[in-house]
Order: sequence, then structure tokens, then C-alpha cells
Amino acid sequence: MGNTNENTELKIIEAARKVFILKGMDGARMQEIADEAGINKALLHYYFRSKTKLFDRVFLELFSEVVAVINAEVEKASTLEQLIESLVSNYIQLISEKPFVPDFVLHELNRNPEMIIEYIQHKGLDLNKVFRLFQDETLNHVTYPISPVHLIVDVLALCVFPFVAKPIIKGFMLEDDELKYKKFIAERVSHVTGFIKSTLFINPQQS
Amino acid sequence: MGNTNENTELKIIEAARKVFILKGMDGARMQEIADEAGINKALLHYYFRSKTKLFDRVFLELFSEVVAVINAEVEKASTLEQLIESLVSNYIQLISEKPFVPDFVLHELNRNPEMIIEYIQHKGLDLNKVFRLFQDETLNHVTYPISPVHLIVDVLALCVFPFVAKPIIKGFMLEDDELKYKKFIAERVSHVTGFIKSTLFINPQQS
DNA sequence: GTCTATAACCGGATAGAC
DNA sequence: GTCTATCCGGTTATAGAC
Repeated sequence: MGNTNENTELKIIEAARKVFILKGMDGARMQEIADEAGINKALLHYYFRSKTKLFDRVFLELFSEVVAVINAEVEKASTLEQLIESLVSNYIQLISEKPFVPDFVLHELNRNPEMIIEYIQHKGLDLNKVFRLFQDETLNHVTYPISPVHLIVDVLALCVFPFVAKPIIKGFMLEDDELKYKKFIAERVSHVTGFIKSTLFINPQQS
Repeated sequence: MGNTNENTELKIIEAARKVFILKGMDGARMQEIADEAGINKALLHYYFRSKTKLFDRVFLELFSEVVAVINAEVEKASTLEQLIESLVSNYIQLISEKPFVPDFVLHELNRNPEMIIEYIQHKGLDLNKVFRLFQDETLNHVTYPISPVHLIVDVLALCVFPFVAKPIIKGFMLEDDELKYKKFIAERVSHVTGFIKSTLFINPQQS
């Protein structure tokens, strides 16, 4: 028992995630979430008292997931080069499967920046490991000295931006060709990896 | 004659721009725009028939402006290196003054990607000049061969992302320090320029 | 052109039956 | 736990006076 309601709760969260990601907090309608979940509005309010509470739940889960993936990569890595390679590859892969998540997360975070504070307090972003990898390799003259924060932002930017800016990139490509865009994204992993490594490491592969 | 109403129309557009940028299409309220413009709701509908029409006007103007700046830089440039230097510098400068515009434009464009089609048809993005600069320099062995579209996306990503992701970047920096963020942005121009040039050009300045 | 007042509608939330 | 019916506030849009 409790099976039925847990299923319903899950159905609601899933539906809410879908609708919120697509429409944003302001654009989303409780009716649409209810329809998507195959139930009615009243039940939404029975499980989650308000639209805001439902949204907060969905957003926090999603944001945690996004950060968790990064943290996991950082955890695994033992050198900076290896971190960059696996992070770029896996992150682009991940976003490809949920291409609207970045715009959603970034937009809602700008709409309400306080949300991140609450989050950081009980999860933390912990970049210390990255800083350490950095320091080691700089001291050993493996990498040129660069600000770690700038590099982290660079990596995220190069990975995430192509998805947030999809309409513009398709604008660059004459003919509105979805396949061309997909091809572009597929090229990104190796392009970004190469791009960063050529800046960062002494003696990059070179003709 | 015509003066009063043109002033009113301008006041409305200005107010609408402000509110739409901050709240987005869905979050914006006609009442708030009216208040901001110092008039009442009815007058909004007198000048622009609907919220949608007002939004479209504002968005298109804003988007045109953003693209125009890029086009102007491309127009002026005679070498790729020079283009990158002035584009990065001026674009980051421009966004610094209107830091919420990128999130607004990207979000609304994702909400309604068809908008860009309409735009491109009567303005165009014309990347041919960039392609030409590229080809020249690659042939003359000034730059390593890289896909032009990827590079354009890289430049935009490195410039724009730090603004869209402001809350996250502030999350990286323990202590919620606005000044620290400002400093970070100020460093960006030289960082991004150096980053790209080191990848792109043969014999970059090096110790 | 600009205002006040109001229509018409929509969407989040609640009451209460089952 | 789930439903139908309904409330109520807010929001876009219009009517009509000035």
C-alpha cells in the first residue's frame, strides 16, 4: 500500500518536469500538467499544495542532477586532461538527451537567483578538487597557468551554449536543417576537447 | 501633432522593453508596463492591439540591435585576429550594460523559434565575410584550419555564457560577492581573447 | 489621445461528494 | 486518494466618456 499514491506522485512529477521544462514556471499551466499526468487539477493540489511548491520540487531535482553529473566526473578524474576529456564528452552527451534543460535551468535561476543559495547550502559545488588538479599540473609545468574559474566557465560555456542557442545556430545555417544541426552537435565533443587542450597543455599534438 | 503620440509610443516601447527583458513574455504584466510608462493599460492597447504585438515589436528591435552590433564588427574587420579582438571586447562591453538581454533573447527564441525565420528573411546574418577572412588566413598558414561555424559559436559562447550563468558563477565563488563577479567579468575580455588566439594562430606570443 | 470603468476570460486554489 | 463543481483573484482586452 502506498503504492498507488507513490505512482501518482511520480506521474505528477514526471508530467510537471516535462511541462515546466518546455514552458517555464510562468508559462506552465496546472491544467496542462494534470492532462499530461492523466489526472485532474485538484489532485495536483492534493499532492503538492501549490504550483510554486511543485515547481520548486521539480527544479531542485533537475538542478541537483545536473550538478551531480559534474561532481561525479570531477570525483573520478585524476588529471586535468582526463577530467576535461570525460567531462566534455559526457556532458554534451547528457544534454543531447535533454536539450531544453539548460535554458530552463538558466532562465529560472535568473528569474530567482536565491534558489541557488538554498541549494548550495545542503549540497555544495565543491571545486576544491579541480583547484588541486590545477595547481599540481601548473607547478609541474604540464599546463599554462590559467585561472581555474575562467577555465571551468569556458568548458561549461562551450558545452552548454550550443544547446541554449540552437535557434540562432540554425539561423547561421541557411536552410532550416535539423540534421545539419545534429551533425554540428556531434562534432562538438572533439572540437571542444581539442580547442581547450590546445590552449591548456604544453606540447599539444601538432604537425 | 504627431509629437505627443510619438513620445507616448516611445515611452511605451521603452517601458515594455524593460519589463519584458526582466520578466519575459509570460511573466510580464501589461499593468506593470503601463505603470513603468506612466500611463494606463487602455492606452497600451490603443497603440499596440495586444500584448503579443507589443512583445513582437520589442523583441524584434532588441534582436536586430544585437545582431547589428556583430554585423558592424564583421564589416569593419580586415583580418581574423582583429575581428576577434574587437568583437570580444565590444560585445562583452555591450552586454555588461544590458546583462539580462542575452537570457531574454535566448529564452524567448527557444519558446518560439519561428521568430528567427521571419527575422533572417529581411535582415540576414551574412557570415560570408567571416568565411572569407577564414579561408584567406588558412591558405596563408596564419591560422590552423578550424570550422568557421564552430569558431563563431565558440566566441559567442565564451562571451555570452558568463552573463546567462551569472547565478551559477556566483555559486562557484563562495561568499555571494557582486564585486567578485564584476571583477571576473572584467577579466573576461583578455582571457577570452587570449584563449581563442592561442588556439587559432600559429606562433602565439609565448615565453 | 487619454482616461475610468467594466467586460470577458483564465488559472490557481478549495469544498465536498464518493 | 480521486473526482466534479465552484470560487475568486488577477489579467487581457474593450466600451465609452472626455
